[in-house]
Amino acid sequence: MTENQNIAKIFKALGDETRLAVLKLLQSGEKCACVLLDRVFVGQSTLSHHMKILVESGLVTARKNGKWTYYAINPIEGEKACQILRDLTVKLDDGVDYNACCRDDRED
Amino acid sequence: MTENQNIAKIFKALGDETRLAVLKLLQSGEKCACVLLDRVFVGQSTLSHHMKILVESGLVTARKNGKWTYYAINPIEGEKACQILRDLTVKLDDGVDYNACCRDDRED
DNA sequence: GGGTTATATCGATTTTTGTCGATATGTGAA
DNA sequence: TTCACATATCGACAAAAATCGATATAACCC
Repeated sequence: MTENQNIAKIFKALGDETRLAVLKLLQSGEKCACVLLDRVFVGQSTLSHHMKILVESGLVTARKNGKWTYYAINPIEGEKACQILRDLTVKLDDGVDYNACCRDDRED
Repeated sequence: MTENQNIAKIFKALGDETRLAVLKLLQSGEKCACVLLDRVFVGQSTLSHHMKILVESGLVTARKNGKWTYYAINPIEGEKACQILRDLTVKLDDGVDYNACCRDDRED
């Protein structure tokens, strides 16, 4: 998997309302899947699918204990994602005047 | 559009490799569409579609000048998105011991 | 005006993603 | 060892998103 594919994977995980709702629930601490299921309006298999996507993105960790699976936010990966997003959207020094098409400046 | 829909829209915009490539190109400053088209491996109509998604997310601004459209990163919205992501992934105080299913704690 | 260029929009198609119900897996309890 | 429960996986389908080629729009140049 390329670097950009990995980054896209993280943001894709964040780009779904159900998964955002799950993250908000996890903000108050680790939760087992059954609790999440009570609060999110999708079926059990669908929730399981969303949790897999969140875990595979790295933003969430899963811990099994007996019958239950506990999910929690992974703040380390969250911080990494923040840094990536910040890097992507900073305004670098950009004093150029582009009144003409910038294609004029390209290398062919 | 709900709050979560808006947030999902921003992260969806970031969850595509072509759009990530465009953002990386825009890091070095405003670019017109034709320059982006030279460097990204999609057709012209597809690029236009991606740029619309980026602009509608707020992460990118569009400025028309004659025949050309210039795109640039919007660092204000970028910072907002960072803040949202940080809020979503912080580790709040979480001293609870979840050795039993946390459903035991729920309100029915 | 007529041609050329840059970009946007449209319509069709393909690919990806979300959803569900059914079933499988694995655990603890009776 | 059988049962109930929690979760994961599977297969099918529906919805959303990406892509393309064709065409529309709009600006510039001759």
